[in-house]
Amino acid sequence: MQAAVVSIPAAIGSGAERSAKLRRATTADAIFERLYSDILALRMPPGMVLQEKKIAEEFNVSRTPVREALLRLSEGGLVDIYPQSGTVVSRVPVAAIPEAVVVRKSLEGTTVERAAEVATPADIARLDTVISRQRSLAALNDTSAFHEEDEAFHEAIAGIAGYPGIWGILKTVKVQIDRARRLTLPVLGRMDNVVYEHGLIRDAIAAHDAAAARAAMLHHLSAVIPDVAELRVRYPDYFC
Amino acid sequence: MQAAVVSIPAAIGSGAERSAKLRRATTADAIFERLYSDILALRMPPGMVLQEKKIAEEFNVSRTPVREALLRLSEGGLVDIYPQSGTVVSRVPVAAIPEAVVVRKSLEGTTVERAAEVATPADIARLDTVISRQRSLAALNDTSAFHEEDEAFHEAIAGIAGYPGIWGILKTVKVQIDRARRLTLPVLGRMDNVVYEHGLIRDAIAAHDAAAARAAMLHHLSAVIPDVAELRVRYPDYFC
DNA sequence: CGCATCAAATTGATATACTAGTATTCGCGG
DNA sequence: CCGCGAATACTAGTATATCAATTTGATGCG
Repeated sequence: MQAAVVSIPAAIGSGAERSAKLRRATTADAIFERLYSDILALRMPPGMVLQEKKIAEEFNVSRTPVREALLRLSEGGLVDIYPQSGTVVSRVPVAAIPEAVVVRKSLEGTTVERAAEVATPADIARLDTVISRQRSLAALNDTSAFHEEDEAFHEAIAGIAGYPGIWGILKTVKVQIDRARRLTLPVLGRMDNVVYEHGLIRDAIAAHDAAAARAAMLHHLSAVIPDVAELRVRYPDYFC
Repeated sequence: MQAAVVSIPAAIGSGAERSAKLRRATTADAIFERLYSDILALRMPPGMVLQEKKIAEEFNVSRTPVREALLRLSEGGLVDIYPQSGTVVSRVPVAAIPEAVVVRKSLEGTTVERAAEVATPADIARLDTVISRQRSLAALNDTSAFHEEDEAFHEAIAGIAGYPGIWGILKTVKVQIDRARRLTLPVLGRMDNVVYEHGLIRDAIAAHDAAAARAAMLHHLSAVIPDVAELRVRYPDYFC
């Protein structure tokens, strides 16, 4: 294996729009997205047995792209692959949730501090847009769309801070928390609280008060920790 | 797709030794590990062209496991796959390094605080072992082994804090930084400084002084930021 | 001499076929 | 009736073959 350090003229060197050029949408990606959302939305509950063959037939594709999608999901901890045996939607690893919250607090605390330092009026406007949308959705009690906007809010903050990579990490970490939360969110008034807390974060960012922004974010993240103990008795099969 | 929430009796429910039981060494894993270490050690330099077919022949396997390994590497940003064109060892994304450092500071700062709070004498002894090994390796000028022990030190702290998952995140983040550092470490005396700084961190943890531990860690992480500007002129082909 | 176009080769993507390992089940013996 | 073991059936892992798309180099025309 010799080192052939040559250049690939056309596509390389971009770096910025990397993900755009290299890896146009492939069927494996489509299947991944589908399974991902199905698992996150609990349409495929934890413990459900998956079979490469069955899924391939359902999507009318070969096993190969299905397999690639499953491998990616297993890296994210969403499915467990038992070689030569079977694949199941992973049970929510209760033990990992506290750690996931720690990661979120650490990373989002840092991110929101930075965002508070560099936010422009336009950035604040973006946050306001998301918050007002959330307010509407909370009134309509549309939990699913509300979740999406919740993601958008946190992603926007990462964007403002200039840390897109951190958002990528957070997404993978959030997944397990979100799965647990989907079982618990129908708590009345919770969405209104979230909107209120988002407002506090927004205000701190707008005031360029990094310390206050961090405090508001940490408080917000503490509030969204799912009550795992309760969930364990309600849905014992879903956790481990 | 119906929900068949059945149990897979034998292997499941473990959760703890998950990675041990599910995913025994497969050839794809072996190839991944091999390529991973080759890229990290710069035996495969950034920009090197890879070919599934060639690699497959070299390992005497089919293209399938090679492909799986390359896909995993591309997710970690270690190779860039240009569809229908070619695969190359990724150039170190200079733009992403500052963000990677931010992530490390955030996560390792949090981790070392926690470690300082909960460390037992046995934990301190573990750190001492690693540090003394590093001291020896620095004297021998064995940069490669030194790097491994450096990883062991940071991993040990994550272990003490009880955050194994955070270490997993850090590993993926560290990769790009480490690749750049491999080109820069031969700076004389750098290893001695690292040993010294590790000592300061160890002392703060032993004293259960969380604030001091965090400060020492942040200082340490600031010091290991590779001088990207200098590297760009020395190895222009390796960065983008 | 330069640019554009076309064709051939290279490589990734997908489909299909085969292998090997695992868990369950059924039967036999205690 | 229970426990142990071998055989069977099923799954993921691997190999091979085919397809499609992009790139590149060469050729011809301006």
